[in-house]
Amino acid sequence: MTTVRVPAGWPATEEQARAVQDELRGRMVHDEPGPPPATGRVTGVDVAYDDERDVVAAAAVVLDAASLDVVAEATAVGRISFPYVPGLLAFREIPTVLAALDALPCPPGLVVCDGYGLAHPRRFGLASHLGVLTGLPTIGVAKNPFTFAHAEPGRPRGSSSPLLDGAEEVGRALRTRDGVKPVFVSVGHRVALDTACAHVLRLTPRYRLPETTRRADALCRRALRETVPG
DNA sequence: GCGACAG
DNA sequence: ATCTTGTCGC
Repeated sequence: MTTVRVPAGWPATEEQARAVQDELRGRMVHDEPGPPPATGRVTGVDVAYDDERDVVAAAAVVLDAASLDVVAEATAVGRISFPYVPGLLAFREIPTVLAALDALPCPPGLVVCDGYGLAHPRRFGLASHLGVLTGLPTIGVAKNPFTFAHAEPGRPRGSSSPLLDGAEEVGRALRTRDGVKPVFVSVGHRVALDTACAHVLRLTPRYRLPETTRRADALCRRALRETVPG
């Protein structure tokens, strides 16, 4: 497991962080369909915190997209790089997530993030940010609504309703289990929304949350537990 | 001004 | 995110 410090020049204030988002937003690519579902590899990334000890642990878990078998995993720990501020989540998670991705022995393929991409107050959530910094195709899958309102999707798995900013669809509330609270899907970088939703459905054969998210969540929590002070 | 607010 | 026990249901 690798250890990371907060990068030099990392934003220290909310104002600086918003300026970074405004600058990087223009580098998002939204005219690619993205990797087809059930082919290649799909990687889940997630982070766990211990604010008391100022420690953050990140995990990246690579799955075979067809079988959903784990083919590789990596973790990293670091210092907390930013407070939690809604809309600025990326600044809290990204340094350690990048270290975990760098520690993987193979290319990650599509990266599935916890949170939002395009469906963000400044159109540049965690998934978009991670995509722009790595050049990888990314999507965001959030467990809770954030900026945009949505209608209740139909009851069956696969039903969805748009997250609308005026007439523009910036994401989708997607039902992954019959009658269970939907997840909130948005594109990050180099993936189309239809492709993103198709991946999420492939990644949820049994539970509400994608296998990528579940695996990464379990691994980063374990990494945090096993991180000894000092 | 007040409340709500990804993780 | 994290703090936390039992409990209802498949």
